[in-house]
Amino acid sequence: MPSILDVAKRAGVAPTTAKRAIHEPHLLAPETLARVRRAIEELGYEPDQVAGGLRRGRTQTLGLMVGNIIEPFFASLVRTVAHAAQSRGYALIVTDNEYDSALERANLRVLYGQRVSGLIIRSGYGAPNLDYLERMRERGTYVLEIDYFYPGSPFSHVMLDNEGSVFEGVRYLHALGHRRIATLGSYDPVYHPEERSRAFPEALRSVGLSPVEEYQRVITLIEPEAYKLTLELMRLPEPPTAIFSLNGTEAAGAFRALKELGLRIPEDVSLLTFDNYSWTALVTPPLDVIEQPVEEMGRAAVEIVLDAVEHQTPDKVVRLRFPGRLIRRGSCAPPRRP
Amino acid sequence: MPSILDVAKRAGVAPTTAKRAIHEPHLLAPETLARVRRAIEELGYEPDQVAGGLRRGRTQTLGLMVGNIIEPFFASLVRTVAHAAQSRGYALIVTDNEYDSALERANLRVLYGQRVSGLIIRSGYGAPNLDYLERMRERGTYVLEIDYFYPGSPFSHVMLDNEGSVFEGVRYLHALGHRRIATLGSYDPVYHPEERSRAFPEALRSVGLSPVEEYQRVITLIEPEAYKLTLELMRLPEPPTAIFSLNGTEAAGAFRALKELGLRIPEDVSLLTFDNYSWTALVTPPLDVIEQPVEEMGRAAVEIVLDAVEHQTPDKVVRLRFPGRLIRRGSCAPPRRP
DNA sequence: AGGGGTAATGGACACGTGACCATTGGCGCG
DNA sequence: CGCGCCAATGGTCACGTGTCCATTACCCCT
Repeated sequence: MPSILDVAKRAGVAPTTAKRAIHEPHLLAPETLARVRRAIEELGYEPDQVAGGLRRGRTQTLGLMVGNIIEPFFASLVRTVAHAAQSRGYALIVTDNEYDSALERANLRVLYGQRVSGLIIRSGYGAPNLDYLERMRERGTYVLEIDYFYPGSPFSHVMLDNEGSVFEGVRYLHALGHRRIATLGSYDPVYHPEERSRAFPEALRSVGLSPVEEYQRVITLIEPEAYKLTLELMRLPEPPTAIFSLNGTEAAGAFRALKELGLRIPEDVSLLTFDNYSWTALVTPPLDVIEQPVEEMGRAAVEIVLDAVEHQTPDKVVRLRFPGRLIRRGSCAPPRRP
Repeated sequence: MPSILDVAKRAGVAPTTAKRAIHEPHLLAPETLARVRRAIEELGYEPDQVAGGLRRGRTQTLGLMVGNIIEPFFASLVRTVAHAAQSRGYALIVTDNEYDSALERANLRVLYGQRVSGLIIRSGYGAPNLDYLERMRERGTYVLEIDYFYPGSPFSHVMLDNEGSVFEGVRYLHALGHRRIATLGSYDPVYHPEERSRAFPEALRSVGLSPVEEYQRVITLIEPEAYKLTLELMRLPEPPTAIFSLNGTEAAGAFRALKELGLRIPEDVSLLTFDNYSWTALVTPPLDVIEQPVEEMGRAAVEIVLDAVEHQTPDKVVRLRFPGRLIRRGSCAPPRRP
């Protein structure tokens, strides 16, 4: 475990000189620089980021907390963020909160203890952890929310244009002739007014439809709940002619339920969903989706965070919106005439 | 950013006493302990793991390098390992190598610089990085390979019973009456004799079949390659009657190709694959799969690594095999009589 | 020739913690 | 009553780095 002192000794220079070969090579005589570099090479020296982080007051580390790593949206986000961080010399600490703000708090403590320089977070549901995020910010961690942000949050965020995307989806279904459109939404009605669920009734009104209570129930963001809700929806006296799933995880449950009921898509019911998950193109019929530009969002998030960290502008707030993209594949069609 | 010194001052005790409230509370008088704990609470003190890591000589961090985070097998692994690490107070640094050993090396340097206490790695293909792993081990990082290990590797590993699973799959197809069984394998023929691809011809022989060269071609582990190979296989003068995909990513490509060719599963061709990915149950027909116990494997890996780290037994080598589980859903059937 | 500036190098110290050793006071026991 | 032990608390230093200040030698310019 060679340190910079070993490098200095081997190169026959003072420790300070050896350090300069790394951070300010232009200050060294070419010959000295070469000698130090050779010593680094021979010893396989790699700077200790732990010691450096301590002295510097901030680490070469980023935290990423997502809702659930297994969901392709987040898996893709983890991947993109990890790559972007790596390319700028940062390591990425990954956690998930399973959409639970209590678990989230426990994980935040770990990230706080690790003194991450930046935090990209998709908060869970329940009592908000804004206070804790605020404390991390005071301590020097730059915080950015992604995919969701607390109402009144002071932090930067990177979001999909949720409202626009919901409106586009509803307009699409309406234009096909659908008048009974149900949604699978998800939010905590107390703390988390999730944008897509909120936009849905407005979107209906914008095309002249009246929101129906039982067509817009909200559930926990897991597959089994969506499965169950879809069964219930289709067993209503007046079942919907189209289902608009507000995320890909719930779409899987909806699809399973529709298959099980023996309903044909899109003849008996149309299905539209957020998230262009790979399975949506493999099933029969392939699903119409609203794709999120996950990778662009992830790269943008890292850029905002690391720029603020490295340019020492902790108070800079950047808020971005990315458009969704509707991809038609054949799971939506005009409703049957009764 | 309160430190333990602030806590000590507030509690009116010496720093050493304050520290003991955290690590050796039994040494303190109950009243003193309570006073310190109150100070910790009031200040929201959280130990600085960076400073602690430096002093201690090892950090509260684990590294996890996987092939590609987007693949559900790895996403699930990341999730499980992150949870297991978190429950023992460790943070998890995640990277992927995109199956490329050069990229892997760059990422290993970052992990080395971060002084992770342990490393769980799924190596990529190309020139092995055994030398670098060896150096990390010498430096104090406990290394465990998962899902794959270098031949002759001195490290611990956690693996599927690949050979047994391939044999079971082949026996299953053979028992249904298949004699022309093709595989989608993946390995680097020079460096990476991947177990499943190697076991396949042996498994054929064990049921009395002769391996056919063009039925066992190996490709890069990505969906488009599997798609292309499947098209080629099914256009052979004597196409296979069953395809055995050695992982879930390739199965997606195979499925897409078969659909596109208009072939019916299982009437025209049977399809069996490793990995119980969620989409395999949603497509028509749902696929027969060999499920890997990913979560058990992940938890076992963390346990082995952290036990060795915390019990200071860096030379202890543990090697585990987990059985696969064949799940029949309807994508395999007896071949048609020609 | 002498002063000042600069290129090149060296030395000292603090970041916050954990490990180790030192000190104090009180009580039991012979 | 005095010795010794132990419970309880305090003090010191090193981990490896980054930052700031100090030192040396040489050259340029007037």
